Amino acid sequence: MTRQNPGLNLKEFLPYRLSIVTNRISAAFARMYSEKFNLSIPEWRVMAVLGQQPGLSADEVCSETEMDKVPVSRAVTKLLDKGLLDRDFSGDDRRRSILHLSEAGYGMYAQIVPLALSYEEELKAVLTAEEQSQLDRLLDKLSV
Amino acid sequence: MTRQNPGLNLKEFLPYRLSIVTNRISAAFARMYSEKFNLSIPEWRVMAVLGQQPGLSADEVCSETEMDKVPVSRAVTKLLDKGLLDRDFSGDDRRRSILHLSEAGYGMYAQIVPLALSYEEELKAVLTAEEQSQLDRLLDKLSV
DNA sequence: TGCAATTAGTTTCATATGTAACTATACTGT
DNA sequence: ACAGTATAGTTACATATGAAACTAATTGCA
Repeated sequence: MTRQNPGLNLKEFLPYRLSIVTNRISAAFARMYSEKFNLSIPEWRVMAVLGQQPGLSADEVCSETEMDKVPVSRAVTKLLDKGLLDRDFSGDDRRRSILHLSEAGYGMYAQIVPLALSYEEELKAVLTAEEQSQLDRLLDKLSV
Repeated sequence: MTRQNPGLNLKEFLPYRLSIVTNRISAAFARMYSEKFNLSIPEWRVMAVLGQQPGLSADEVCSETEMDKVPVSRAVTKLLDKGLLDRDFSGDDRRRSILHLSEAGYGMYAQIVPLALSYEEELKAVLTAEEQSQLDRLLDKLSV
């Protein structure tokens, strides 16, 4: 059958290109912390945000990370089991959790952070300084 | 406890920013074709690549799309069931499939492509022409 | 030739994920 | 005060996913 191609070139299609690049980058980084520290992606995300903003509730973790509340709840449960997290509940509102990395959790976090930063450096190393700031700007504009 | 923050600011961490932006964009586009055409993400990806490169084998679809062979196999099965795909097997190597969109599949593809392109235009509309070419260049460089 | 190794694709199984239902707590308006 | 609604978080269920095992066909080479 002869068909005129309606003209979607996947390799040039922005959502597709973004997802290929992003998936490669995320998967490579996830391999690092899952192999060395046995953390799932949601677990690492929860730790990452709590390392920076201690005392968030599960709900705040959701909005900070754009994760669904179910994976957050499950990641919190696992991290509590592993002793990487401490949980209190707010006196004001006893539904509301108050989450902190435990001593052990913070120790792990402090080991992962340099790996994360050096991985990021490695990525950025293919770009010039100007390209790096272009990338920042573009991601900001696309984040609306 | 007093802790010195080892300094991973998630909101500035490149893999994190990329994944937030990409996930939003992919999810919004996936909503379009899943609601209107009842396609899963892997199904759409298989159709998209076959619309452009008819006659690929399942294995070639894997490498083109960077998908695992299991989701590809399942997507192909579903698309065959739905009558959106035709499958032959190579005479040279009878393990090898030869995949084409069917008439119905091509019709659906031809409806989705304009949606995809207009969605892409909408995304790009927040960028100047120069920023658009910067983005192309940056994605290329990050794709190594 | 013929048998081991490779490859394309499918299936199985164990795990991950999201939607919807649920529990417990807190807020609102009368 | 209290009935109705909203919110934080968990659980149940149905579906999605990938690693590994499997089947069938092909290739390599002794």
